[in-house]
Amino acid sequence: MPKRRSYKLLCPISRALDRVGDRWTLLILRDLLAGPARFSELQRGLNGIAANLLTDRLMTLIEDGLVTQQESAHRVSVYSLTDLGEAASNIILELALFGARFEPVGDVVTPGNLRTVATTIVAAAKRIVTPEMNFTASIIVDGEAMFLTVMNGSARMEYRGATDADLVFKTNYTALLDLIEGANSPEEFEAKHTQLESKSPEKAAEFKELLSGVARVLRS
Amino acid sequence: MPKRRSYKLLCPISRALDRVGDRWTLLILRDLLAGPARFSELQRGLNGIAANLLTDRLMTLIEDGLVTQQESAHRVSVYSLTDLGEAASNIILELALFGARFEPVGDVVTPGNLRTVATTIVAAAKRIVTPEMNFTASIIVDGEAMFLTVMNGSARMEYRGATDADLVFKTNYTALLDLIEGANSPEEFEAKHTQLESKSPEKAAEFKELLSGVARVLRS
DNA sequence: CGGGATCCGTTACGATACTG
DNA sequence: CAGTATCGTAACGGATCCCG
Repeated sequence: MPKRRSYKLLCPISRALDRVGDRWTLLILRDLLAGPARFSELQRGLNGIAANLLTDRLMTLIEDGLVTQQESAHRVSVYSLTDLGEAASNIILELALFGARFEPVGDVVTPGNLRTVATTIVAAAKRIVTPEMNFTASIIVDGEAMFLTVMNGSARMEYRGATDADLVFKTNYTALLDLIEGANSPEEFEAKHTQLESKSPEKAAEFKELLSGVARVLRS
Repeated sequence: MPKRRSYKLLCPISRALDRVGDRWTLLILRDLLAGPARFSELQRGLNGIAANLLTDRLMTLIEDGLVTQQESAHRVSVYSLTDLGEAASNIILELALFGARFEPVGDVVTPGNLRTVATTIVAAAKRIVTPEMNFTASIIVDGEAMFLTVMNGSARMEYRGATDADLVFKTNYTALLDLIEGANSPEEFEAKHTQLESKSPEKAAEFKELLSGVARVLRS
């Protein structure tokens, strides 16, 4: 049972940080934004977090009502965001936009799974989707599948496969990160590392537009 | 010289947290959003922060280019946000909106100055200002003065007095916090704790509209 | 007195090892 | 696989001192 440290200030910003201000907490929420996850999956994505800290943070998040734990078959726990936890997504989004202003340093490691980049993409996408855009995309990166839904001016990403998407987009992880981080222009990215299949040219065009918009947002 | 702890993850969200994720850092930025401040002023507002931690955080923020330190007369240092530091305001705003979802706990202390409530008000105000609103307000709370500028669909708050405002609004701290925290309805607040002087009834009406809008946003 | 620096006890973090 | 237990290290937090 983790002991609580609080700023004890009568101020909503302090209250928010009392819930999500601890080290790793916002990164855990970030990864859960891409859909429910198991303990080991979170640990892999958060490259380097100690198991006891992850336990600590998850318990606190559950206590505060941001996360729920479901025991599924074979005694495996699955953690997912509550509505309250989802409400933290705007914080994550602003952190992504702010962090994009800084150069990546050399001494970094690529995350252990796609959750972080999924959340970053959808965060940026939310800024530029128009009500006219309407498609679903199956994004497959080195075998990992994500499912993107764009409709009614909103964008949502889930960490799962799908067979009924409007289009299938295949690429590899480093190329996708380069796009996010700005090492590749959207055109270079598209030309070199992309495999896009769609029955509808219009939806393919919408998807490309979204992707270059994402890159633009993350560089502004 | 503080040693740096980094998540070392190739992800903009992690990079953001490497800059502003340490304890107290976002609260320092929050207070600086209300205008330049001296060391002791920050320490008073951040009720309870140790001097060495404040030094630590300020030095790191300066290193990262979010804050500048100006030596003014009599060797007093004044800290202010750079443009990059200002860019963190959206993060603060979202934290305020998220934190407003939680009940204030009993064991809290009121901040040592008005900076935190100033930032919270303007954060909420940004969400609801319309391009038609246009006024400046001198807000005086228990002797402390803030200056609010609303124009072109934006809202800005400075922590200073002014003589040329369109209207002068006087109240007391606890009543203002009650409004923010939801203990008072806007109507109760206005009836009981307010003193509003303005030569222009239209601008006074705009101000009241803004204030009740702020309360609404913080409760949504 | 304001702006720190130094010291030191306490708490949290982080790595590894271990258990059901 | 999903955590617990242990333990060294680093950060926090309170106090005191220092210097202009």
